[in-house]
Amino acid sequence: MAIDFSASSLDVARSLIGASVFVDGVGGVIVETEAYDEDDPASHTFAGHTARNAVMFGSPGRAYVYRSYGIHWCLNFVCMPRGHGAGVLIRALEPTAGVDRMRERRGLDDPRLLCSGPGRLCQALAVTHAHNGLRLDRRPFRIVARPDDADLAVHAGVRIGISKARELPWRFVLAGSRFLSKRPAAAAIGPNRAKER
DNA sequence: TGTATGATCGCCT
DNA sequence: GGCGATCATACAG
Repeated sequence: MAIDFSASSLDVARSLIGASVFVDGVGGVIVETEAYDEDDPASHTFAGHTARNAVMFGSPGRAYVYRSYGIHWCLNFVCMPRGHGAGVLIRALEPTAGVDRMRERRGLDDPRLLCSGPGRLCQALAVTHAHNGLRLDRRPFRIVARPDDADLAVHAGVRIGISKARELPWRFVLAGSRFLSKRPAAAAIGPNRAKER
């Protein structure tokens, strides 16, 4: 079953865990995502429509790529109905295809460091500003939804690296994956949330 | 194992 | 002019 990018960013972020992304044949299984919504102080779209975030207000199912800290690129998938600015940040992959090219681009060997972070992942897949606004269902992108019978546990937690709306549990990870950018803090959802902080 | 810091650019105030 | 949806390196303990 294909991914419905016109759903909410939360639904898309959750359903992307276990799916695969490839750029020119290089990629792997998504193990970490974060949802960003228009009514979300941490989102680029919160302050309204600007030149940078224009793609996030356009059609769902496209790539939104922005420069982070002047150095790195970060890849998002645009979702939600037309006119509502929202997207999902792809934060980490488990590399499965084109691993040698990732190693060349990243300049290191350890598979756990190739795609474990939004900036690292873009360097490994050679994603840049040139990909901003491109459709996800066409070359060079290829998205493969996770199999219907996939048996995997998705955990939610707080997002990383933001200063606003820190408490929202809008980060989704493949439970127990060794390819996450950071270990989840104490489970943010579930019975034992007392131990946070 | 963890905390601090520099790099570097575009957007927004 | 300040501040990031980051990462690698340099230290301290």
